[in-house]
Amino acid sequence: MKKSKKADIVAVAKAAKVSASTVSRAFNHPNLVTPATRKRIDAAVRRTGYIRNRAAQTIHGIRSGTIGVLVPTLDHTIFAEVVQAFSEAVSEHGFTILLASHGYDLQREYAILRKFLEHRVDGVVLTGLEHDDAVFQLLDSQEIPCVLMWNYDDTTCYPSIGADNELAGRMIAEHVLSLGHRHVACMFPPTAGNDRAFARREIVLRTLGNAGVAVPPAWMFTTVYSISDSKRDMMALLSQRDRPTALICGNDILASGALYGAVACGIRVPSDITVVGIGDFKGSSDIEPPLTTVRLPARRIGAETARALVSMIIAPDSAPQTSLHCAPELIQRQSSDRPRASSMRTP
Amino acid sequence: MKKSKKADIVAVAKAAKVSASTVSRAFNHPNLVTPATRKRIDAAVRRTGYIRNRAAQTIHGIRSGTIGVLVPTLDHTIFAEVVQAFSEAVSEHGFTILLASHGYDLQREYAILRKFLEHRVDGVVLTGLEHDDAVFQLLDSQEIPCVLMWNYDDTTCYPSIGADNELAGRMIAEHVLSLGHRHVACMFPPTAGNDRAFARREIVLRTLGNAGVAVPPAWMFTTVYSISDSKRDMMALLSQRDRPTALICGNDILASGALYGAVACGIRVPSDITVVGIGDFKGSSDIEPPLTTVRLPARRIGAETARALVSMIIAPDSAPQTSLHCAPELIQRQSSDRPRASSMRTP
DNA sequence: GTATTTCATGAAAACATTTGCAAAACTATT
DNA sequence: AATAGTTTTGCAAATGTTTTCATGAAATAC
Repeated sequence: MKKSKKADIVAVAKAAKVSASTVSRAFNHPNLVTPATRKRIDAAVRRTGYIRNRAAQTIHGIRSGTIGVLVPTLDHTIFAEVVQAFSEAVSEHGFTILLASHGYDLQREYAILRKFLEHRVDGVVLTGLEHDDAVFQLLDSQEIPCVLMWNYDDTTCYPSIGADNELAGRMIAEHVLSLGHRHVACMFPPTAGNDRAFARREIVLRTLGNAGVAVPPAWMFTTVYSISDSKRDMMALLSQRDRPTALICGNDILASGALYGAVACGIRVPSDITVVGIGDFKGSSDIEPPLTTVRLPARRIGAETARALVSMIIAPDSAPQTSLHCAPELIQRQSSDRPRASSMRTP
Repeated sequence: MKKSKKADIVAVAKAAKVSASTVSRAFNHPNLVTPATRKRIDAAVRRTGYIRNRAAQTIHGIRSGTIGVLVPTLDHTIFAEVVQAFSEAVSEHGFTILLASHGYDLQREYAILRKFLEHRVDGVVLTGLEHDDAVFQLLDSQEIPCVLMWNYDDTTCYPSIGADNELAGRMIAEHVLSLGHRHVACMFPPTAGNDRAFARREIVLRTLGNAGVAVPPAWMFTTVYSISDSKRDMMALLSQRDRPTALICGNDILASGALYGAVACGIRVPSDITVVGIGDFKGSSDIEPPLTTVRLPARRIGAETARALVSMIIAPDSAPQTSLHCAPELIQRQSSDRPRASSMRTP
């Protein structure tokens, strides 16, 4: 029962009176070793408190069993959810995730990717489609499996698995239009380093524009991802002389804050104003009034990304992995309705 | 510019016309190598696309630069927030985190810890105080730095950094009592494998009991961590013939759902019923009405845990790290008030 | 009872790096 | 110009594992 220095494979071998090779085999090809010796080895392992050293395995070209996951931040519930689903799915195959966040800084993203590669991750997950060229070059040169998670776009050089954000934006804009709204405000997060938000905003404005609905600057908010800020901006919007009949928010967090802002101003949703979001986050279905939104299936995206990446890792020669569209879905709840005649004003 | 096979240190050495040792030194002890050769090596590194192999370093006893972080789940915003803060703080010191979740299954926790150790993490973070004995034994035998994050308790064998949950529970119960409530309902999450929730519930009931307030079984809900479920349970509570004047929820998610349930039933908060939570999650300050709660400082806990663990790793001989209490704080907002005379009934 | 096949095991090389030691190459001093 | 001192570099051993190949033992076939 000596554990003076940490036990290595030869310590185990000595304790079991076999060679190191046999111990190694007992782990990696148990069927190549006699049940009797296997038992002796098992006992020795327990006795010495031996724990295999993956670092030593990895330098033989054996997989490290780690996958690098790079997200902008975990503070947004939706990414936490994706990561959770992903992590659950890959851990079933024995992989552990190396997680890091870059805070929407594409330079940091590159640095983190390098660190991942130093750790010899078996695969990489990036969030979104937009990344520094250097990132893609690095990925190419290392020939490492990679999936772009969260967004879908079939023109990317690496498989992308996620929802089509343009579609999501169009869906929610069309919903608002179909209810008859012509006076529409928008609240979107800052778009620097965030292709998702950018795509959504563009398509929403375009869809509205195509229908002849222009969003005046005073009704166009750029609001950081935070309930407090969106509540504040909503209250500012509602205190304007002219009010829109509908507000389209870039995500459900902003929409939630807007709902609170409406309550705080004594404005009723949806009878006085329609509020919609994008995302269908946890809680969006239960907030009062329940939020009309477009569901981006986070758990499904995480799980599908896991499935795809794992198969790229363990069967690299099989059919090359392709992108997968996890379709967004309009979820119509009680926060949206037709505009009331009385609330129609000219801006 | 050959990259037929991935470049290793000797490929770089060859390209720079030096020995492998010199390349190694250029990385690890740059001052021991002439600026001129350093420059040649730099160029060779770039030319070959070399990326250092941490696995090979690690088997020399050099730190792996990874920290294992084990949480119950990332689906609860509060844990995501703690992990985010932790990850930011340790990455400044060059560490990357290995993240895994056990879903409140203490057996899985042990298995994951083993896997972390196979990867030769430099330190480990566990969530909460309660863990399988085997976990602590393993930690002991491997003599690996470890911090128990999230809860505080000065009697634990490893440093714990977090909030005192008993205190938080007592604070919120005392607040409700101090407002004059005598008819109190409770809604807590299931406590299996979750010492936080258990401690909170116990202390809340005890504090109420000491003040002569008993919670009847019909007002005692065990509700899974979900807005929908708590909304449902709240609506069930409010449809009972006898209604409490206050509801204490085990966390802010449950409290949020309860608030929505109240709105859905047309019951006003706080005039008809007081609702309070524990946690002060994102959004709790902006929900309508803003939620009275006890703040558990997640970001601070994450950052302090990082600080402590990093110092245990890079300076193991300095003063042994001790626990740190990140004190909870009563945040009084508008969801709590004195009971109205008219709403006082005998249960 | 011998020859052949199968099977379990061990020895040694390989993996990518670091490091102690010694040799070589410079500087400075006389 | 020779010596001593210092700095820079390379060689070789070491790290913990896997794997190829070889060896010897047991099992099967004749």
